Amino acid sequence: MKIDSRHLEIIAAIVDHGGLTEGAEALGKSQPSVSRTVAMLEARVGARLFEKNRRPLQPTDLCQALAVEGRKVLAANQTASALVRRYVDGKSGVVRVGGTPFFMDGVISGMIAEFQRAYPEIRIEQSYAYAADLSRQLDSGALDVAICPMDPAALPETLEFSALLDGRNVIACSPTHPLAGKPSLRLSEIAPYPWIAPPVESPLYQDLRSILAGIGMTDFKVSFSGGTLASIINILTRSDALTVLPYSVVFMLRRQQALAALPIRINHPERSLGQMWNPLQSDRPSVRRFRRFIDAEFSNLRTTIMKHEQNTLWRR
Amino acid sequence: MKIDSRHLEIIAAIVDHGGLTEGAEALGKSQPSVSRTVAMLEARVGARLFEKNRRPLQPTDLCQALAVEGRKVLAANQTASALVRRYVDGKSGVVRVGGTPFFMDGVISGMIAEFQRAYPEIRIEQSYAYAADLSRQLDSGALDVAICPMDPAALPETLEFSALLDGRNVIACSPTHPLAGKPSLRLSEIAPYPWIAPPVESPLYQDLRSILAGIGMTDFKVSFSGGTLASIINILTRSDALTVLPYSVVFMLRRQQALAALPIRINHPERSLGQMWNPLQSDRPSVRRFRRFIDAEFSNLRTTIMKHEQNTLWRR
DNA sequence: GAGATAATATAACTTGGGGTTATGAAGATA
DNA sequence: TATCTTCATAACCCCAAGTTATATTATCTC
Repeated sequence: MKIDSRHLEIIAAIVDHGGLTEGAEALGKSQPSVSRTVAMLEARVGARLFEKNRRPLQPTDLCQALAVEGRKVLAANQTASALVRRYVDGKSGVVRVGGTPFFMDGVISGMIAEFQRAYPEIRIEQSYAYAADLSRQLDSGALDVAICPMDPAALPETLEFSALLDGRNVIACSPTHPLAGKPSLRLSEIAPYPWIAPPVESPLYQDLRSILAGIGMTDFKVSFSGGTLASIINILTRSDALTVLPYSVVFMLRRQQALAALPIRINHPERSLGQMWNPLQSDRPSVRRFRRFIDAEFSNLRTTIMKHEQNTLWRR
Repeated sequence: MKIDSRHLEIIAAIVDHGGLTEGAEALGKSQPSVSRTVAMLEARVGARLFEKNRRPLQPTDLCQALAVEGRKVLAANQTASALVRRYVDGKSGVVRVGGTPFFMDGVISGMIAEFQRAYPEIRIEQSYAYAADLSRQLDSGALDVAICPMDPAALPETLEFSALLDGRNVIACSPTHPLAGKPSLRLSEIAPYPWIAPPVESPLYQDLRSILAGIGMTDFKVSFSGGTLASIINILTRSDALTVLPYSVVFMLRRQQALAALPIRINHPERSLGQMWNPLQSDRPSVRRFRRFIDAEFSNLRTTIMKHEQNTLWRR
């Protein structure tokens, strides 16, 4: 004897609200509807559910027992509804975000921390890759958002990109470096120092090469390579090495006094840091919320950077 | 966002059985049916429930969460189904049984004990009354079965009656009574002894009167009245009083050696002990089972009585 | 990579449960 | 007894969900 779960809900509603009319109202249905449903159920199980001809409707023992189960169904249903509601509101779910290592570690991870404080039920699955891989993963649907430097002209047709910051890179060194703090520098002055090289797949690597080509150095000394941002900072602060990093990364770390940027303008291709996504993939509410959050965070970051640069200009 | 409980069941079935086809089979539905139901659900909530284009169907996080609720619904449903099954099998429910006090206490209560050992989930609501009241209560639906002495000719039209034993009464006394054990007695011999009178509404009271009228006693000494069987037995065993009881009651108490029956045949109207019920009332499975059980018990009792009487005859 | 295989999705159709409103019937109450 | 409230019935409609048949497609295998 299979019982329809909805019938259990109806029974529970009637019993708990003390009447057919009230139960129907609680369920958002009309009174005749639940009346007939009860009648059909009684016919099917071949047993009364409510005492006959009693006007404050009086549930049978069997009915009481079924109402207990009906309450469980109602409860499960309510939590399910809440789950769905939170999901479509973008307050739960998963976001798979990938990005270039230094940028993720230096800038985005902090924003993710803020995001998760606001939306603790959204799980973030982070991964590292460079632009080409990120594009592929977006195409295949393995990733929801990529955050990386990108030349808008080189953007794959299938993807969309929204710029967040200009992709300016700087030469970074320890705050205690002999060159740090000098108001201006010639490129030739940096020649003696060893370099920490970014991974060869990184666009930073190309930037490093072009810088050194600009001062006539085709052969340069690499003292360390292959580390993540945390390693590089440790190496930098304990040596006179130099490296190339996105300006935003150096900016975010200014509070820790861990890095300094040399006042040398580096040429770099037309490139912006931004987020990239696949418009063909259904964007889940959680992903949409994440993207908007990142937009907002970068909007704040841009104004912070602007104010900071005005201050440093005034101080000069 | 209200979710249909059946949809939760379907989700749980698919997730737990590792596929749409298997899930459909487990639910006893066709594969296309649940396929489309899932599609409609996905459209309604605006979210994937299963990863797209993956062939071992892979549930989304949201789907997993909903499946948890779905399992609760399925569980509630199963217990509800079991409840109904037990009910229609007559293995749970209520039986409201009424009867004349001495007969209920002396005979029926033991059978009820047996019944409840066999069907512990059936609740028995017992009450005491005499034939007229019992009939009324059966008519009004306040009672499922009545067990009492009844002249089939006097049966109300609306009720049915099935005889279980003949309604023979006997004069009962203590086993230590001066008259006990005598092979034969004259009515006049019982004249000196005091009487324990049954309630005036009881048919036994009329029987007592007719007995005493038969020996010319219109005025008789009543030493005790108004007690239940337990009281009467206590009084009888501690005195030389006599009383009138159904033979079956005395018979059932033979093991305890609490009562003896005097070998005097009492005239009584055409009357049988039996059960009475209202055929217009829907007979619940539990009631049906109870009636059949009582029938069977009395069938056994009749043969036991028969054998017993043969033995006592032989011993004479 | 082409074909085989198995699972899922779609199509087309039917049905019945359950939604509605209007109204009747019956306890409860005064 | 009259009235009120509540439940039951009637008549209608519609769509979710059932069915079978068939197309698609992901994965496996060679």
